[in-house]
Amino acid sequence: MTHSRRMTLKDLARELGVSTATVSNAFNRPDQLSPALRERILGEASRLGYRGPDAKARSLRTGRSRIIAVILAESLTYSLNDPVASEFLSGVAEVLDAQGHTLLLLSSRQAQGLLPGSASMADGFIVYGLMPSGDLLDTLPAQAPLVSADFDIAGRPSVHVDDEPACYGIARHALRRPPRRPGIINLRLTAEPCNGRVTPDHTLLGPEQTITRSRLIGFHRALEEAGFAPDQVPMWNIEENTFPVCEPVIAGILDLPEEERPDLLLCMSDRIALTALTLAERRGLRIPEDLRLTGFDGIAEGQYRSPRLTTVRQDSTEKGRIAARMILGLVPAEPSLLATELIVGESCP
Amino acid sequence: MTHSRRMTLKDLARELGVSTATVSNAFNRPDQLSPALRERILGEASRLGYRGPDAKARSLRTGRSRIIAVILAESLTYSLNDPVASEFLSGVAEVLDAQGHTLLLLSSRQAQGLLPGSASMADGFIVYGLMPSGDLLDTLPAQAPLVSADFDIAGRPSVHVDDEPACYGIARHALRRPPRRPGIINLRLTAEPCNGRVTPDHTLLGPEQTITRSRLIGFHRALEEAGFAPDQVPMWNIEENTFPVCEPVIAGILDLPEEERPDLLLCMSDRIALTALTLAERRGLRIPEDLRLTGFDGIAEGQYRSPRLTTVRQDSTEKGRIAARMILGLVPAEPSLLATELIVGESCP
DNA sequence: TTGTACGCGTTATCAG
DNA sequence: CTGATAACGCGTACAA
Repeated sequence: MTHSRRMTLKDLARELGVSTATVSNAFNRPDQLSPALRERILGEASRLGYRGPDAKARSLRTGRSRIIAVILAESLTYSLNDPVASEFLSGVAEVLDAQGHTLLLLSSRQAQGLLPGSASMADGFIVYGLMPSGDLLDTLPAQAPLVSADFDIAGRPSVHVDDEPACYGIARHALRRPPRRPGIINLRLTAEPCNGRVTPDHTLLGPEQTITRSRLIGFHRALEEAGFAPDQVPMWNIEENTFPVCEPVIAGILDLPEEERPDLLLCMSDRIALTALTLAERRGLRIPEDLRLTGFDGIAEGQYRSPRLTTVRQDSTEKGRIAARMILGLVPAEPSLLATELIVGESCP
Repeated sequence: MTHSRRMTLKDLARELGVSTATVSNAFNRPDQLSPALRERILGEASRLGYRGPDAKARSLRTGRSRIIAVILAESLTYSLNDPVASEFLSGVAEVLDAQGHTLLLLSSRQAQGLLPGSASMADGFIVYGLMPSGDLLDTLPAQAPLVSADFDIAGRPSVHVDDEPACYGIARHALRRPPRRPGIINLRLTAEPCNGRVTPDHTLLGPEQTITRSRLIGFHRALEEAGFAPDQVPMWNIEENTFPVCEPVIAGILDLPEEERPDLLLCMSDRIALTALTLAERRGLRIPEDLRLTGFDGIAEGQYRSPRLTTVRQDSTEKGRIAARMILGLVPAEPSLLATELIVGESCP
């Protein structure tokens, strides 16, 4: 018989002697038919092995797929292994899941340079982090809902964290005990790729391009207040927030002659600060006596080790939740700003 | 005009004065029409803002969506924040991406207890970790390709790591210097939830149910060879591989009176071992003099701190790649076993 | 090499 | 409350 082919709604209707519309209603609009009939249809359906309306056909017909795509600025490999991005994703997933939606993962750095066609099946898009090429967003269905996180797209809602005040706050905390030589380690702040010392030749990205610029502005404001001329404070830059990339830059800093080596390092991320912590320990530097360190993010790894990291905790999960709620229309799609919290650990008491 | 509605293939065909088949061929089968005509069609298409065949309609017609779903045994929140699961996912994503496929994330612990309908749009399924309820898999399209990782489904291909020999190997290494009191910390090994000491009353899961049982068998084999009766070696169990859940159990172990406290702890995961490391340091215990520790997984966090963890490195990323290649039919879908590597750090030299 | 016609499985509309 | 029918947008035999 028709044993090979999957059973369809139409087959079931014929089998039951009712119309396809009625079967469809039994699954989608209980109020459109008598409970008795509905019971019978659902019962027979599961007996005959009909699993319910086909998702592909349904999505063609209704125009919606109940799939939400997250487009990550970085590669999937990097993002999935980055605690902050992962937390964001888990916030998104939590809300989508509760609403019966699923999560499609995309990266702006796809193999072919453009998104796979299947991407356009999504009902909405959450864009996390600055896209390397703006063109990519043009390939998306024009009228699909879109929310960005940690950067802005003209005319679109976004979710942010109060980067500038947060960094002002943590720098102020650190500067209460005046350092002899403060230093700053940035993350992807220069227009030109740069792994190492930032010189006046480098052009810095603007605050609308990257959150790390906002963070730097906060640091500088606090430094200025504390009597340090910002342009006298040495800065280093790191291109990628991973140990292998951070290590040489930080090693270079720690291996400076003692009279040049910073005794306070304000870092743009916990990953950077933790790498500095590890490398400092290996060199026998005492934390915080010889070197004080601050981070940003508040990732678990920084809190579950000793010394604990002094850092700014951002609720990345909540950022994801909000983005997801906006996409689903659960909350109004308007710019949102999350507060952060200063965490004082032993790395900079 | 028809400015509100998205342009369709049919619209474009009419506009160009060719048939829909020709336009379709221009996108899908370049060999079916003259290069000149194809150029013209593609050119006009992008000029008129036609983005190519609609993914939903195409998937209905062809039956394939170019979406692969990964079903995670744990919640998405947990999995996304777990380095080992994240690495697995990034391996999957890497291969899918290169093949023009996308990744749909599902969890066996969805809100409603069953998978959302959109899940069935996937062309294939990768199941990671033992499903809490086997029924869930019955709801999947019966003939869709399916590969499991880290556990087995009858009649389906799977990807594994050589858990038993790996654990035999690391235990042997640790036991070369005989401990006075060895101990084992398991991960979700008991049928009944148990956070703490494992007693004879507990029933252990079988090796076909969980990889941690295979690991335990490896530990026991080495212990026996070293002259320790396995049932005399104390075991603890932990229900979830996170700091908050591990902490009380491990604190309980470390706070035992000195003559009962283990001086060697074989841990089922790096997360557990790292938690033990942190808690031991906080108590002033010297590693490895007072306490030696081994882990499993080889996560970055364990290698980028000091003391480095002695552990078994499993290539979780490669596990993901292989699963993805099997699903896509790039390699034969047959059971696969990956080798591991012993890493000797300072936590158990 | 190009065009015609049908069907993929569903849902919305509207008439009974 | 129920049923017939027309889309949804596309791929592909098959005919020209």
